[in-house]
Amino acid sequence: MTSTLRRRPAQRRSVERVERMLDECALLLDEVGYEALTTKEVARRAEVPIGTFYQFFRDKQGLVRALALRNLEAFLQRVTQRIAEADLGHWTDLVDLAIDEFVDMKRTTPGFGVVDFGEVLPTPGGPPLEGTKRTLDSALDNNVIVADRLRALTLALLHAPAGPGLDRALVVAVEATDAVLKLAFRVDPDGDADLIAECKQLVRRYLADHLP
Amino acid sequence: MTSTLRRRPAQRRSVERVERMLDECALLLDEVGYEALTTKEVARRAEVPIGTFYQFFRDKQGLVRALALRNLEAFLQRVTQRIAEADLGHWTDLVDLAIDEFVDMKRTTPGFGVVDFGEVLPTPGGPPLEGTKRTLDSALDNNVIVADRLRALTLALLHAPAGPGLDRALVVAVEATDAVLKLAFRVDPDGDADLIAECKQLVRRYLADHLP
DNA sequence: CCTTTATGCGAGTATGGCTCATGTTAACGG
DNA sequence: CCGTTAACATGAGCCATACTCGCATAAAGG
Repeated sequence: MTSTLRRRPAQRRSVERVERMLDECALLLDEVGYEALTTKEVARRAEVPIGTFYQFFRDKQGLVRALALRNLEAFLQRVTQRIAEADLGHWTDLVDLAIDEFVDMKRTTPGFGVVDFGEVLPTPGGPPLEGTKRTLDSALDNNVIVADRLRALTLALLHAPAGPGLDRALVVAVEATDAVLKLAFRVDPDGDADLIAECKQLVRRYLADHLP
Repeated sequence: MTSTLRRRPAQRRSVERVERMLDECALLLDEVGYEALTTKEVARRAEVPIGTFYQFFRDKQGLVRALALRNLEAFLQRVTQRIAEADLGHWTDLVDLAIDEFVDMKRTTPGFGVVDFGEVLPTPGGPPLEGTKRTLDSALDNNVIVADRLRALTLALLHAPAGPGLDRALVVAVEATDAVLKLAFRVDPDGDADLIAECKQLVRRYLADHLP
């Protein structure tokens, strides 16, 4: 997959610049939302000339996608970390852990409330060609990546061989989780507790068909 | 709730014009996606001067929201219709029916694949004020309206009194359904059959906690 | 028929995404 | 140390798009 960046920053200063731009992008997203976000303002706040901005990011969406990717990596990082720390007995604990971590990031990570892992844009850059049929794997959807990673973690945890349905089930579970949690945060900026609980329930019930 | 329209079309011609604009908006969404959609082009195709366009729609988002609302009404219309026709015995039949109808609209209604009931835009017009806490009812989310309507239908069907948890459960179910079906159509323009089946399963398992 | 009020209209304005010609620094050879 | 060349940095400006505003036209009212 071609990197989301036009040019990968090589020197120290460039790396910091890109990081700063992503930081400011995140803050601005919280302040004004996606539509009102302007590349000029991001560049201005990050103290990077607009021309340089476009050396690294293909366009406005590219910026947001890059942020989403950073979020994704941070999330996976945290989850694997916490799994290593608190050893869990049952797969439901993993569900809880992942959801709790997601919720925590919604609360603390700037911009995460607006973009989390991406897919903010309806069909970025026009809809897929008519008749195109993707496989689940090739659907370059960040939630699929999350599902993939969680599957690996789940399997490692209870070293039971996966049924072929498990892949699909996990993608479905992640997608549903994402949606319900978004709702929980739309209703309450801190995340409606009842809805979060309900989300866990939803996933547990569903996955019980595929896991012991 | 203030109408999505700036001015409600009074005369016949105006009504037709608004309808035409929504039609063209839907077609264009399928062709180029949300970001590339321009108000000028919508106006041009609908043969309506741009000034008149803005008499009816507050802005580009207003146009899309109006379309989403029309979709919502069409959906509820169809569902109630079909419930009346084929009398169903169990609440799971209702789940199937609603999902099938949604899928059908995804396939046949122009623009429905891109916007369905709305909420396409991440926090339209900036994020909610910090500290704002909405109730579920006041969350002006179209999916909540769907949930509300479906609850009424469900109750009528099996005239069992609703537990207080049912409201929330249905909202959660609708939200999750929406997300999984969107995935199903991202993977396959005609809607991945397996994912659609999986979606039904997800909802059935979950709602089984709240319905007999 | 005139006045008043609503509606129709599109040239024009403001603004934002993005480019590209020019300036600046680094890399390297002799 | 200088000259040459390539890579990178910069921001004025281009173009497209969302949206307005003042005038034109039609309808309503008396």
